[in-house]
Amino acid sequence: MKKKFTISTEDYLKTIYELTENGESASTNALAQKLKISAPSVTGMIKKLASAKPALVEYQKHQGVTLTREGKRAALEVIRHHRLLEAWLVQTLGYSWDEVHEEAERLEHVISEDFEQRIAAAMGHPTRDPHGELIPTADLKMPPEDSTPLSALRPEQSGTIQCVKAADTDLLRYLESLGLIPGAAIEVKDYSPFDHNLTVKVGRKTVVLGLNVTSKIFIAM
Amino acid sequence: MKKKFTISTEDYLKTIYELTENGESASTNALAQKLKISAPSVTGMIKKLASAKPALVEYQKHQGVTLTREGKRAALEVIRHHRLLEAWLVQTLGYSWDEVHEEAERLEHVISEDFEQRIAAAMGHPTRDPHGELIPTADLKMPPEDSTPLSALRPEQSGTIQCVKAADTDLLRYLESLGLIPGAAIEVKDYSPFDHNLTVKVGRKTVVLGLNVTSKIFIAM
DNA sequence: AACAAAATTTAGGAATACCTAAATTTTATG
DNA sequence: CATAAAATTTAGGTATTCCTAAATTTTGTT
Ligand SMILES: [Mn+2]
Ligand SMILES: [Mn+2]
Ligand SMILES: [Mn+2]
Ligand SMILES: [Mn+2]
Repeated sequence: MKKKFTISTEDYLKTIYELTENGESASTNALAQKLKISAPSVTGMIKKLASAKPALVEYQKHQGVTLTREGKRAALEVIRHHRLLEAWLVQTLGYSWDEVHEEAERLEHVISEDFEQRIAAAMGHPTRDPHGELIPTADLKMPPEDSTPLSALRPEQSGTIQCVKAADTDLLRYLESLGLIPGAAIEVKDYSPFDHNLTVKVGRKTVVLGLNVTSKIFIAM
Repeated sequence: MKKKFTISTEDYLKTIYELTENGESASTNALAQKLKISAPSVTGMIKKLASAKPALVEYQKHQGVTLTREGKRAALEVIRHHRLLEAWLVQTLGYSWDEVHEEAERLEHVISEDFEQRIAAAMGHPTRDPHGELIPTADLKMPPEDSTPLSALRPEQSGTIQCVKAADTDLLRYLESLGLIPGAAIEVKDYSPFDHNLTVKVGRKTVVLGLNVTSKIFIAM
């Protein structure tokens, strides 16, 4: 029953899931950029994924790809591994939230289902990773997420940071230094319509954040 | 400074180390058998390892291989990873000694030096893995081992089990059921010269062990 | 020493997953 | 709507690492 995929295949499926999850289309170029692989290589690979038996993606030339049932299953399996590993690295080995991504990126492909179960149980079956992102359940369903990007908030709106969708070490360290971490209460004070800057109060501090930052922070209200 | 090797390369170097460590020669066939790869594939690979810059093995046709300084370093790095991981899996995730090998076999190739240091520190820098095998030090020296194979002992000799050199799940479970684990005190009661069977007292039990078993158990006296 | 068996290497090939350069298709714009 | 720009695919390769079949070399035995 359990299919074994290559590391490449798993990274493609995971990336396709993450692109389409956010509403973006999983185009050749988008995949090439996220995976740091040339566009022609991506075309070749998605053809292979599309003609696998069973097919892992649906593909029509020049139209990008979507995951099939099988492809989505495989993607969620890898994402579950990744996020459980991140949580585990933070909780048991003292990694900080900006250090875990790279390590999990490699480990996610080699741990057994037994390992997955053991770390999940050891942590009491957490539902979110250190960045606040939802961990797919053991039966590979992604729980519903109800948060709003900070970039969509306007003055006088407030809430709590639910998750930060970023892997970049420097950005994560910067956000942490400002107290912009999951659980933090924030309130929008001002909005500049032309540059999309938001003035945000977090704790005692007030900071001005550009769209590059506000689009990656998700708020529960 | 740090070189990155492929998983295949690391498994070859580790296997060559383990064969030569025990005095056996790392012949094409021995490698093929241990790695479960065909003999022609092994010939091809050792040629590549020999012509790498810097060379990882010394190779003369029909004579097998030995590790160069560089090759030995790389082998010890992988072995350190493997044995630290085995210890970590047992101590923090409740794996038993017969379950850890497979998992460590895959993880050993993907963990960072940071991960290695963190688990070593978390365990208080252990010197032996769950099978009693020595863990190479952080500066990649293999500590000296002073144990004797049980197969070399004769009646009235006794000692303590230092390590069990085996990866086979069934054998390890069998040995554990007999109390033949590191730290156990044993005494040789009888020897059958023709079949090399040893009658050994361990705890309250007395068991007869063949060469297949006694050659894998190492005793400190 | 000659021959058979065993070990090893050579030859030829396959699968995976990348790449660059060039051609094609889609899309955006004046 | 024609054409330039952008996106995508096709064509042709490379690097790894594995395979089987056949040839060669070494080893062991009369
Ligand atoms: Mn990955
Ligand atoms: Mn994360
Ligand atoms: Mn391995
Ligand atoms: Mn071990």
